[in-house]
Amino acid sequence: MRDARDTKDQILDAAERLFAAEGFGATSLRRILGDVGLNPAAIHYHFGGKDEMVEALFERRLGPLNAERMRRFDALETRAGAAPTVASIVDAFISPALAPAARGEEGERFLRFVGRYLQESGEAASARLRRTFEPVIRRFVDLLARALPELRGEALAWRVHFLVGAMFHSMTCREHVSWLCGGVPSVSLERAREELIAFASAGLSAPALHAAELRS
Amino acid sequence: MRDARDTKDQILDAAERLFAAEGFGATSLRRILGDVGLNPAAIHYHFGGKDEMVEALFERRLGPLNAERMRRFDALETRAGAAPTVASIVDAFISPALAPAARGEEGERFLRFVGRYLQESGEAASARLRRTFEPVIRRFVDLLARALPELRGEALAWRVHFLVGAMFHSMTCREHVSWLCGGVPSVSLERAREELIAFASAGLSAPALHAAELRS
DNA sequence: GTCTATATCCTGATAGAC
DNA sequence: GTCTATCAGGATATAGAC
Repeated sequence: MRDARDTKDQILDAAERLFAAEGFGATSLRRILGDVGLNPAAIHYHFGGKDEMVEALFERRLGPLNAERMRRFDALETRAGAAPTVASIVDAFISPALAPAARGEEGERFLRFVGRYLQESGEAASARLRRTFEPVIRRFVDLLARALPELRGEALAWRVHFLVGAMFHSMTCREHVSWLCGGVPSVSLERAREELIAFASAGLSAPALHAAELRS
Repeated sequence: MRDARDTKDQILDAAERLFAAEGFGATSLRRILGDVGLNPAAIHYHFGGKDEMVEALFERRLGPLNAERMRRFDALETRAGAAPTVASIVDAFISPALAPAARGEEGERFLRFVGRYLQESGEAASARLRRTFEPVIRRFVDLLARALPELRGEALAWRVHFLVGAMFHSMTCREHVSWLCGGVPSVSLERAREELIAFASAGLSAPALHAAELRS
C-alpha cells in the first residue's frame, strides 16, 4: 500500500514525538500506530515488538551522534602541541547532542526521549544503553583523566555521572527552568549548551577531595 | 482485620520499594498490593487511587526533608558576620536529601522514586512537584543569587537546574557509576554527596558567560 | 470501617487476510 | 510483503460483602 521505508520512518517519528512528550511506559503502540493510521499490531511486522522499535529509534540517531563525538575526540588528540582543555573535551561530548537540540524540535525530542527512557527503564534497557554508550563514554573518561590527573577513579566517575545527569535533565524537564528564573516564558537551549559546558567544566576541575577536607 | 495505619504504611513502603526499583509506570497496583497481601482494589479505600497514593508518598517524606532544608537556610542567614559561601548553601540543599540516602536503603529508595517520577511524569505530576518544591527552591535560588551577584536570571536558573538533574541522576542510575570507574563493585553514596557538593559549587561559581566568550 | 468480587477498558502479541 | 482481526491477560475503578 505504501513504501515500507517511509512507513518505518513515520512510525519512528511518531514514537519519538510521543515518547518525548508523555514518557515511554505511558505511550501505547495503539497511540503511536494510530497517529500513522495503522493497526497497533503493524509494529510486529515492521520491527518485531515495542522493544525492538526502541532499538531502531536509538540506532537511527545514536550512531551518527556518537560518531561525531569520536571525530571530535580524534581532533582534540591529534592537534599537535596543546593538550586539550577540560572545557574542550566536555564540549566535544556535549555539543553533538545539544547543538542539534538547540537548532530544532527534532533533535530535542530525541534527547528528551533518551532521558526519560534512561530513568524509566529497568535492567534490560540499562544494559542496552550501556552497550551503545560504553565506547564513547570510556574515551571521554580517558581524555578527562589525562587532563585532570589528580582526579582518581571513583571521583571522576561520579563527576562524569553528574554531567550526564545534568545533560539529560536539562532536556527532559526544561519547563522547570522557566519558573526557576522567575517566569521567563521561553528559555534558550543554545544558552543551556553554553552554560552546561561552563558548569560541568568547572565542576570537573574542582579540587579533588581528600579525607581531610570532608565536610559534615 | 488489621490496623489501617499499619496497612497504609505497609502499602506505601511496598510502593516506594517497587517504584524505585522498576519505575512508576511499570509498577501496577496489583504488584504493590500483592506484596502486602491485599486485593489490588484496596488502594481505593485507603488512598482513593494511584495518583493520590503518590501524593501520600511525597507528603510522608518531602515535608520533613524540605523543613530541614529551610532550617539549614535559616541557620546560614542568621549566622552573624560571615555571608554564606556557595558550598555551604549547596550543602544545605543537597545534604538533607543525600545524607539519609547514604545512611540506608530507605532514604535512597525515596530519592530514586522521585527521580524516576520526575522524568516519567507528564504535566500534572510536574505541577504537583512544583507546588511542593517551589518555596524551598526559590529560597535556594535567592541565597545563591546573593552569593553570586554576577550570575543573572537565566544563567543561574540553568545551573540550578543542572544541579537538580545531577542530584537525581546520581540516585536513579547509580549502577552506571560502577562501570564508569572501571568496575568498582560498590560505590559510596556518602562519597557521591561530597563529590556533588564540590562539583556543583564549582559549577555554580564558574565565571558568568558573556556574549564575547561563547564557543562554537 | 476494611477489604474483595467483579466490571470495563486497554495493553501487546499471535495468527491469518489480502 | 504489508497490514488487520482478534486474543488472552493486565490496568484501574465501581459496587458490594463482611
